[in-house]
Amino acid sequence: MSPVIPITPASATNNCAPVAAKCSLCSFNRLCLPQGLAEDDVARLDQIISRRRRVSRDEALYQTGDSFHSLYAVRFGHFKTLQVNQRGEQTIGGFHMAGDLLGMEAIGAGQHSCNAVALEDSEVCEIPFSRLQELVMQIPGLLQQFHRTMSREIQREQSVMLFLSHMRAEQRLALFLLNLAGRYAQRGYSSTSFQLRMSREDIGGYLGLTVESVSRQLARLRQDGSIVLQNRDLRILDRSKLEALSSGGMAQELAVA
Amino acid sequence: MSPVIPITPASATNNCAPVAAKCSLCSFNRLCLPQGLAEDDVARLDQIISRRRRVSRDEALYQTGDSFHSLYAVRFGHFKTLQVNQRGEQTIGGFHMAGDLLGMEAIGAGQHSCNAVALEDSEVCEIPFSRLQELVMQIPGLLQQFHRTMSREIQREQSVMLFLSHMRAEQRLALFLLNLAGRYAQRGYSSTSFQLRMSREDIGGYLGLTVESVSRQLARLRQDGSIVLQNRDLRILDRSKLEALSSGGMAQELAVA
DNA sequence: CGTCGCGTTGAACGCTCTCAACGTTTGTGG
DNA sequence: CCACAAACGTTGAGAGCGTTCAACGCGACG
Repeated sequence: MSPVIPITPASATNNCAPVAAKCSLCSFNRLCLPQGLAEDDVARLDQIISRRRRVSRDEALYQTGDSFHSLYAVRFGHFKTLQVNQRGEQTIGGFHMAGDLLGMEAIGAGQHSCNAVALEDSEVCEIPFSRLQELVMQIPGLLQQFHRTMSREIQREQSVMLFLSHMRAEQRLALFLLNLAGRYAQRGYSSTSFQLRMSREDIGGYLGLTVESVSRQLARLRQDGSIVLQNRDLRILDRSKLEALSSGGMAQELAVA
Repeated sequence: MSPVIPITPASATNNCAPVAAKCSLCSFNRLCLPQGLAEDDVARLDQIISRRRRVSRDEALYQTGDSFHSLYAVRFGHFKTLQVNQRGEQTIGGFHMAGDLLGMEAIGAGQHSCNAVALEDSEVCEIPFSRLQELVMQIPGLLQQFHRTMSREIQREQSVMLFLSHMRAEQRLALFLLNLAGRYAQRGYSSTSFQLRMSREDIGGYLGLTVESVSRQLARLRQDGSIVLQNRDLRILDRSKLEALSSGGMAQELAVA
């Protein structure tokens, strides 16, 4: 299955151009803040979005220590969020795609506690937080949606903690691929065939593994016929096998028992 | 240093008694939702808190799958939040003490995605979420404080992901103890001498280690004179040594270089 | 053609887990 | 008050998994 709506080139917009993004026209609005809002409320949300901002590959949308003033909704493209420790190792907090909201971790401290870096040329909608906060006080549905979004981010991170704690490398990889597949499905893309936008090193940083381990585990998945993978082009051949692996083979054992 | 205010026995209140908790009288209000609010706004917050609720040791405040209707502010005592996987292993998402807010992970899905269990006899203030949502639309400071609280939870979980990804067992333990110490300091308790309210197994579940590893690492910290530990009574003897360990000994190496 | 970034593969090491035994503390019922 | 059991915590020995270190292949790019 191909994208429901082809991605607009937006070639006419400069970097950081003060062009208002139109939520109402955005194909991902049902995954984003406007979800469930009435038409005119969406229009009011449109108005506070100061601008779109282009972020080219490997460029940082924001960095640790930057003072916080805006949230960012991914319009197209992909991002990673990461923290760097003393040794220079990157812990990837997550990978983010169209409709995802970035920057929520910074509200509490008033400054960002991680870096958000584009994995490819991407574009975001900049949402000034002070204006958003005014608006949510006037639009109950928006308030609700914003809270749901933050809550889901908390839950997402909890699920990351889950595999970082107790899962084998093989499970982590299987779960990672299934997670990506599900998110592409939500967005109307193919859930069986897509490109990995991040490097093996990024995957390792996310899963708590080294590049070598990632590479080896992917090789195993390839060998047992679960996936086809050439460079970054992935095709999932046997979803159920991945699901079995992701639950640590317990599904099989339980089925036998 | 001892508690700023002795904990009230609350012996007159039954379990789940519909007694209004008074935020204005609570010694932890500056760590909780009322932070920064005007006096009369605190009073309005007081009014929506339907009741205090007693939770005895090992009892669940809520469980995975329970439908979401309230947040809970810890009044006194300690809680752990945990997820259980197929193998029955517990991944502890965090330990929570007075002033901490529980249940935020459930807003998005409308049902809880983890269990909250009391580590000792504890008490929480129940905050019906629908009423809170009404109130934050009337009190900007409360809205702001609520958002800060959710944001800090996101940030806290990111820092957990950090040590689950790349840290050695020794670093995790050191960081864990320092974190606890800091939180007790915030609450006016001693930061050098306190009780571990959770079992070694719980610590392991939080740090992504087995009980045996936790026990061994604690033994090492004892041997090198960083801490004194008898059963669950902890005394931190050498904070700077713990700090050096928590940064993976990099602090020393960098100092030498 | 040479370099650089990225990914893969191999071999050996080491940290943590697993399995097992034992000691200690706590709680319970006689 | 003691006996006993159960839960909790500690310690030891060995194995396994992922890491570390190293080499190599491949494609992009100048």
